[in-house]
Amino acid sequence: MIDYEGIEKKWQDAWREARIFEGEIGGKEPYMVTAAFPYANAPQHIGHLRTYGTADVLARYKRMQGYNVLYPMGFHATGTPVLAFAKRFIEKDKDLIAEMKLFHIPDEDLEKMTDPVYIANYFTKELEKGMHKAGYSIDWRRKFTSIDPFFSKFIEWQFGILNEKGLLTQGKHPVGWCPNENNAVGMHDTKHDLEPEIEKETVLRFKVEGEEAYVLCVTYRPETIFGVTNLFVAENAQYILCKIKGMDGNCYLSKASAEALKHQFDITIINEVAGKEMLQKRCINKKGINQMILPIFPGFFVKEDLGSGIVMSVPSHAPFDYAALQRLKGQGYDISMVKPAKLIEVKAGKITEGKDLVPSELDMPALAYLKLTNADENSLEDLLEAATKLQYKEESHWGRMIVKGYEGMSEPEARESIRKELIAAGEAFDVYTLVNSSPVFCRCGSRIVIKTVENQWFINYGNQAWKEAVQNAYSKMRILPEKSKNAFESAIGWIDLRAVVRAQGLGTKFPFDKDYIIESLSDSTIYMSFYTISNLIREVELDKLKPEFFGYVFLGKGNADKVAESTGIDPETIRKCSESFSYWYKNTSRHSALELIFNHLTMYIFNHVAIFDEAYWPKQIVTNGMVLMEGEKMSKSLGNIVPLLDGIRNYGADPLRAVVISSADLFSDSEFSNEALNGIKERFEYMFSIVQNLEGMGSSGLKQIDYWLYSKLNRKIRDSTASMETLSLRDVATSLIYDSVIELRRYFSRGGVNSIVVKDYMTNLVLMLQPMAPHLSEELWHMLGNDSFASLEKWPTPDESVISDIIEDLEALLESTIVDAKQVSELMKKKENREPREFRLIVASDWKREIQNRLATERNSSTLLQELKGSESITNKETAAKYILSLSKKINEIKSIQFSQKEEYDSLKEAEDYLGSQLKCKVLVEKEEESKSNRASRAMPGKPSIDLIY
RNA sequence: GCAGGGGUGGCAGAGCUUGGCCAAAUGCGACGGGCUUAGGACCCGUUUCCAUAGCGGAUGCGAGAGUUCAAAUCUCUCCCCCUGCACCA
Repeated sequence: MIDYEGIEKKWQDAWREARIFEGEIGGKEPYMVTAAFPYANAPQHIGHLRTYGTADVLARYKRMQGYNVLYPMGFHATGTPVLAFAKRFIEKDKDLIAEMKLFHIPDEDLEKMTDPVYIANYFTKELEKGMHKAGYSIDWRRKFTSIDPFFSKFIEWQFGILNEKGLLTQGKHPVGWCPNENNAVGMHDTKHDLEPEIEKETVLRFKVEGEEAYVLCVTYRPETIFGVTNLFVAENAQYILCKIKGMDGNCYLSKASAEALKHQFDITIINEVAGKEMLQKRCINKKGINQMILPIFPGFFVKEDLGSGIVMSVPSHAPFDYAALQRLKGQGYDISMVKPAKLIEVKAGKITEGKDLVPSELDMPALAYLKLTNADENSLEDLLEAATKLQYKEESHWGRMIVKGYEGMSEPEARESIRKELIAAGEAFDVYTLVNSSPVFCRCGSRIVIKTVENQWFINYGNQAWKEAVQNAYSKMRILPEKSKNAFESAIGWIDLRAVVRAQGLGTKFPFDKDYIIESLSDSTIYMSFYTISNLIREVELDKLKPEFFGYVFLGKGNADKVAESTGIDPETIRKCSESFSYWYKNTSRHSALELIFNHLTMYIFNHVAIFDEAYWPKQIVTNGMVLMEGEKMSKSLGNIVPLLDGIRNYGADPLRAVVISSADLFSDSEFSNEALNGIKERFEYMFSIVQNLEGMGSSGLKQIDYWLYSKLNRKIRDSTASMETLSLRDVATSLIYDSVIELRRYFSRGGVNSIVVKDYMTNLVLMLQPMAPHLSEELWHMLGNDSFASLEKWPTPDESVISDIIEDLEALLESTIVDAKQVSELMKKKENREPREFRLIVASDWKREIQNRLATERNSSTLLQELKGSESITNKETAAKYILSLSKKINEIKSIQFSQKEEYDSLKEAEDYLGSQLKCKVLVEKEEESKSNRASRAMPGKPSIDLIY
């Protein structure tokens, strides 16, 4: 049995003592692996093994490839989560405390968790402990957190440069806002951790007849302005007439909606108007096709606090509007002046197509969609909603405008161009709305609104020159897995203004407005470079870390002595820092999760391009999926989080690493399951026992099966090396863990006994297992009689000359022959209930191989038949012709045969005993031309004829 | 809605870039058999349907259409699922 706990401790101690993972500048090619900052508000669970484990595999692999590898680690504490976390502790949040209990955090520590800095420090230590126990080859001397003061100095320097280069801008920005606390709110600040979802909608205005005032309507579909027949208000709601700053004329909207919109617009109330009073007014729609005068009706579905509290009615394209009008008609309203207009035609709609719709209904599409959803004007709102969605979907997907001037335009196209026209004409403007399915509340209890923040600072990732430089840099980078390349490309094109400061949270103060703090993704875009000097400047006084110091170290600006003079840092340290950065940072691999492509990783590229010289731009980015727990997402609510330390204790670090890293390719989510884990453990045990029992094994001359094992081994080395290069760790694991055991078992069952061969096999296997299962590898390496660290050994190189398709094919032939023979025997037993006393295996003649190989390359039987006449090597021409004809049926599927009759015969002959033991019967191998069996002629190359002798 | 990625056998998951060797690797499960006092482990076989002294045939890789002598693999259309969408780490 493998004592995982024992070998983990043994080797972790040994590694640490020998300091073999501490990156020092050396003669060898450097290679730096960095993985995303873990966030310091919880200890690790086994999901973390994915990113950090993959990074460690690469680090260990590169080390064995002869690189001088540096794998540093730091921690993230910037932003609001830690603050929110502390807040929840102050409130004694039960869920949170339960979650922390899951991680076995002692009560006395929990009590201190009301202090954000304590929290960050505490989990930083926990995270380091977990990573150490997982066996990561990290150089811990370089660790820092994103709230360490010396790191802030570095970030200030970075933003200074961004500003110098004109990449920071200011402008308006919509945010979720708590009107009570006067604060921007994010997910962490809301009840139930809801993210406020903000969407842009369009406000259209309609002139009121006889007044210098407008009615405002909020809509997603400004293109339907041509078909507006009337407006709807909530009869019992309160409306207001008001002045909106920057707009000519006064506006009508509901009082409730003004309450929310006042955070986006400067609204001055002039007077209040009852809903009933609104009904007296009429509006003008200059764009109307069938009617320009719009009456105002009560609408049953109008919500006073949504949008502007007034809805424009387009009965032809909105089931709600149609239904409301029909209901009014039923109540005796005179709606005779309503003249709907059809604006969009759906010809190829998946759902409407082929349905028997009455032509008149097609002029009123909304009615058609109501019918399709089995609804009518009196249906419940849910049904009307379904009809609306269906119509919206079909029209935006397949709809074409039939309005003059826009004919043939797709609906989304028309929407955008009409919106722009109306805004340019001053008849419309944008508004932001919260689109969460239910209202979002702040933790303080008040309802969240949207506020437009003035003078918000942004990083302008939309800057064209910058974008182009990034695209250029990107084209030279290596992205793994290749599948995520497209995502990067579109992310680079898409990323635009990004708000960069926040009012709250831990982190670095924004240098150009000290009231704000740099937002937490923006302060983590170039921190990896800081690892190259963090261990060297730990003792330097903070106020000495001036911009010119960083400028010299990272950009080579000025000279060391002058910088020493102006900063007071000793010149030796400055030189060392500069040297360290330019040594380590040339060859880097960045590891993070897939979902960070659209923010962190893209910002990482942009900022490197903006700040550093080209030589230090990113070289490689590796992304990976998440870890699922028995098919489900690990989440607090499901309670299926396995803390990393628990996982290591229960399963062993190596099996855990292997299962998480190897159960999926980089792109997919991997799965933690007990089954898979046990499967891996069993294989490890098997390997362990082989090494343990190596002494007792015999030796003999090399037989086919020995050559076979060598062939398999070297093929494995070749393929695994290739897979390692692309970090196809699933393939590596399958080959090393699962296939190896199958091969070894086969070797022994075939009578392999050569301890030298097995030792060679295990030696190479153990080295290749090092990146994935470092402790076990190290242990087995020593059991095999080595004194060095496997971690520092050379990765094996394949000996191509012993990779033999022929030998592997011949071995496969043995297996398939056994299977076939058994099958025949079974069949006969069933049928005639008798057991054979001998199996005769007849190997096909060489002339059959000749023919088969010719057909495989030429794919033409007639020329061959022609040549047959003159052939001297083939004596029985009739048989040969028949053979050709039988093959020609599937002329395109014929495979060529690599081995001769002699090779096939020798292979089977050598294995006669093995075949006999497998078939539990006497086996005799003979050649076709020497056989007296009447089944001899059925033999085909690579498919011996089987004759059962009774 | 936009962007990116997927949909393969009971399940998980290869293969699809470079069409034929793919009824489709491998792992798990299920069933039958062996081994065993028994269980576990291990070994053998079956696991779409039909046929059968093995080497054969049919159907088949989200749906539909197309290209081709030949498609899980290429093209088009559609449906469905997952992830991200910004101040949130």
